[in-house]
Amino acid sequence: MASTVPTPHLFANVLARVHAICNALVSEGVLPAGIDLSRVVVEPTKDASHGDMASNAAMVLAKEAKAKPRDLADAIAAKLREDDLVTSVDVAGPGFINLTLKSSAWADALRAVLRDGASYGRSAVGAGEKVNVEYVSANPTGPMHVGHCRGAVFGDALASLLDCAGYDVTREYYINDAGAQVDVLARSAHLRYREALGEAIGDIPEGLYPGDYLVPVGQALVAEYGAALNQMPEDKWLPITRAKAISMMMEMIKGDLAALNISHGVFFSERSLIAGSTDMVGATIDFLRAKGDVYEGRLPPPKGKPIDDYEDREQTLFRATAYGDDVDRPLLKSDGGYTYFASDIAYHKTKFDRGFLNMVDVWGADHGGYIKRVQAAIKAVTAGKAELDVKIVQLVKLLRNGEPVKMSKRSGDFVTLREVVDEVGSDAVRFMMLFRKNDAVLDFDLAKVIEQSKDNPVFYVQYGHARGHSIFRNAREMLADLPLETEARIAYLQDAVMERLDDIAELGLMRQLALYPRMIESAATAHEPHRIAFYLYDLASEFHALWTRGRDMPHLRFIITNDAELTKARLALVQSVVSVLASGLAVLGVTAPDEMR
RNA sequence: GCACCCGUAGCUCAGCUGGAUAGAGCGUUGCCCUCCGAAGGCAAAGGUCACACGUUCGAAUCGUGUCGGGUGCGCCA
Repeated sequence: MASTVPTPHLFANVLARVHAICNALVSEGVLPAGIDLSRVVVEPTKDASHGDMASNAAMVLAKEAKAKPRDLADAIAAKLREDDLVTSVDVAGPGFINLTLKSSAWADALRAVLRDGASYGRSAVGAGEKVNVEYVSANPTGPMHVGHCRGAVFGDALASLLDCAGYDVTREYYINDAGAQVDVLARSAHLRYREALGEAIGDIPEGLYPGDYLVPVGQALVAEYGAALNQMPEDKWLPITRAKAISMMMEMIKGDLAALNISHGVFFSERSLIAGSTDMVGATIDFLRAKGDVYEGRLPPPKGKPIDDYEDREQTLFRATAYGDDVDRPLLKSDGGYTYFASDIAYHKTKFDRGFLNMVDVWGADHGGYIKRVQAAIKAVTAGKAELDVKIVQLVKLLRNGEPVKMSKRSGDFVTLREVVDEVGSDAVRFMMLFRKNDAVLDFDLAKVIEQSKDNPVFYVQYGHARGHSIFRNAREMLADLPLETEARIAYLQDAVMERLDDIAELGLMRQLALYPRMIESAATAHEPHRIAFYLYDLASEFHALWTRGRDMPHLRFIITNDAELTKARLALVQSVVSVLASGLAVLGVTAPDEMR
């Protein structure tokens, strides 16, 4: 990916100037030395009558400076007025410093969008820090269903977003290939194996996976082993069948993910934790025991739902309560095997050992109760050096024209991810999954997301991009040498006289474009990719509105046949919109088409 | 019983880590659009931000409590 050194964007630039002024005030003795500037922000104003940007500097510094906010604001404003970027500075309300920028500042900002092209918006806030984003991690026991796809899309977009913000991102998938259910998978596959050998297997017994996606596994086992597996006792054929089934299921899952343009860099096998030369789970428990975080003890029975076969016994516990969890958690099952949690501690320890101090896990809503214990474990196992943010994605309600979609008969009980992607396309799935906060339940209407109308956000944003290209195509009737290829067109438009753009709607659009790098940074640090989706919707909305104004007011059209200079400036603006839409859609993993069909 | 998430316009939801008069889409109502650049435009109505205290210059946002909805609660993963 192209990553030229990002130039400080407009908001960061102004913030830096406010910081510099504060430091100057420190040396003048107006502000105390060592004052904390971290809460000072420069943000866009909500109301245009307040100017272009506002800073809260005076209000957040007043207390520590033992000054009145308004007085401090006046002092900062006086220095800001000398700045070559601003045309006017006002102090308003409780101590807001409102500034209006010179038109040249906006023109420069627009030139920056064009100059940086695809890398506009890329940021250095991540400073190359390694971050591990673990997502999907569906059990390798069948195809992916719709329930998986929100977490998959969310995790993938978050990873792209973090990459865009300058982090060194690893996309990881944890394969749960060590539990009892992969043994069930193995037995189910073995049944299909016998079927492939010609045996009549009848109905699939209760407790085994009935899905016909295991038929090819049975056939593959026959192709590879002939009838040999039938001569073996279960403890011999099971590991063979299991390994084959898991690897074929993982190939299927990777195919499902590929349909959504998702690919992971690392697939980490749970089994590998115990199957290697060293038992890493045991080693991790020993490690915690040596720290005094493991003990033998009893737990009170859980309140709420009664457990029939509850057995009050002494067990091996992790002292999770010492790290913020509500109760201590068992590490060994009654059969002596490791609990899933024990493996998970070891797994997250490997992330730490691989150099990740920054981890993100994406889980489904039903795992919310698991967060505290894993965070507790990470604190214990990394001595508090690593941080884990767990993002919970809520349920998706699948609808068609407002009616709930019935479960599919095929592939078990669920609508598969593949069915949905095949019906509405990857773009619609991805955008709509991200057009909502991750922790809010989402309605996904199969009929509405492919509608070609203003009411469909996917279409609306993509059409914004396509409309830009439509304008370029039309403009060639007037500017025959306008290049069709993006890079060349950007170069062609680079010397446009941006100062000609002075309509209020044009300035509004420039403002919106200037906001993009700031959006990337804040969305990345908050781990909230949905903000990008909403930002793009707003940007497209303003762009469409400007286009529409040209219908009634011809002088506002992008193409003004008797004024090549103005046309070129407006095309530069259109190009900037197109660039940012393309860049933002790329972060979300949604295509940016040149025309709608 | 405990923990976590959620509660914002009639509906579906944003609200940029505490900022100024809380926004958008749908729906409703009223105009415009029927020739310019395809998949409409403009405007209006609509809110005790669940409720109550608290923190401070300032709260939808932070804290405590209450109410309402969801999720989860040794040995499944």
